[in-house]
Amino acid sequence: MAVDSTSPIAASLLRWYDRHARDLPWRILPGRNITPDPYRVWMSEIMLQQTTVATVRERFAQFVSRWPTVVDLAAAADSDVLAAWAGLGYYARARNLLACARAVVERHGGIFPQDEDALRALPGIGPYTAAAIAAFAYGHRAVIVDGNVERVVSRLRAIDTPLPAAKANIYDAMDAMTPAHRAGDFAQAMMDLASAVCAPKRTNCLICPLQDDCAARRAGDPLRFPLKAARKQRPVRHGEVWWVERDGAVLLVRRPDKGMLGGMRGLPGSGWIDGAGSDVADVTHVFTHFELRLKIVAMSPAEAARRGIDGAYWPLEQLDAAGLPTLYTKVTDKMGATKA
DNA sequence: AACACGTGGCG
DNA sequence: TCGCCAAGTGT
Repeated sequence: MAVDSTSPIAASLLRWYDRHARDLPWRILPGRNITPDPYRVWMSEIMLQQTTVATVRERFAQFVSRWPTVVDLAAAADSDVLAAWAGLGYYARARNLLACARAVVERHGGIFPQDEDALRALPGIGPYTAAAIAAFAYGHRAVIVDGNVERVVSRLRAIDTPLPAAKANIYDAMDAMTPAHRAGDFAQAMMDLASAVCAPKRTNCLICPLQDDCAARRAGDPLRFPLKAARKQRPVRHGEVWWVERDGAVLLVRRPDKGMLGGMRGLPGSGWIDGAGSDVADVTHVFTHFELRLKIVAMSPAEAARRGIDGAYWPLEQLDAAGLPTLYTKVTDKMGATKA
């Protein structure tokens, strides 16, 4: 006789999910006996890393429309994929996206592997994404822990250890809750709950399907969880961008593959130096770990050539297609180079 | 383990 | 306004 291994929490949450699941382009709604395309699952998971659903929706549609299969993407030009990624941030994801697509084609015959270890061996796929693909696309049981799960579980169990030290505890708690069947739905249910009911700075415990199971609610202060280690303050760096214009075109360079905005097109400029710089910045941009203040300096084509800047002139009217990171679109906007 | 790595939105 | 925050991974 089969044993029902579904925990009470999983049962409650899956019941809620059957009525409240978000309809997302990379997802198959519960109740249908089919599974989503692994390529679409993978694409969405890479895009969703540290990025909001609202932002991803649009880009996801563009990418899968332009490159419908992993074989198509593997054959794409690097510069096209990086330009299409422009504005999404964390550009290593775009470089790894291409490397992963090519690895899937070359090593796995164009089919994403089902095994978590094999998935993790692919570029850009870590523990979370491997578990997500195994469960969402292939229906396997996997323990899926992302930022949403960390928040919900830390509240459910009132985990008093700050992140990231609490990750092992949270993983074990999630493992204990994850059902043998519908493990993927269970995790996605937790994500939808985290978005609609159990948000970072707002909770609606009165409508929560897990309200009777929640230790944080019993303690009267759900927003106290998850505890987090204090973060360091953000240093300020300064530098110059060089505006080199000729015949209605502006000089663009390709940034080094490693480091900030790696592999992306950009404007030429100085390095970005810590500490004191000119107080007057034309453009300020806040990155995760530092704030950048840039001064825009006009430079003649002759001077740029004398300095040996390795770049190409790009027509100002087509700057949209260059795929510039947001830092540089701030500069081009400032220069009135794009028609609002 | 801790830090590098983007960006836009929200309270 | 501004710090916090979002479906993490690589080193």
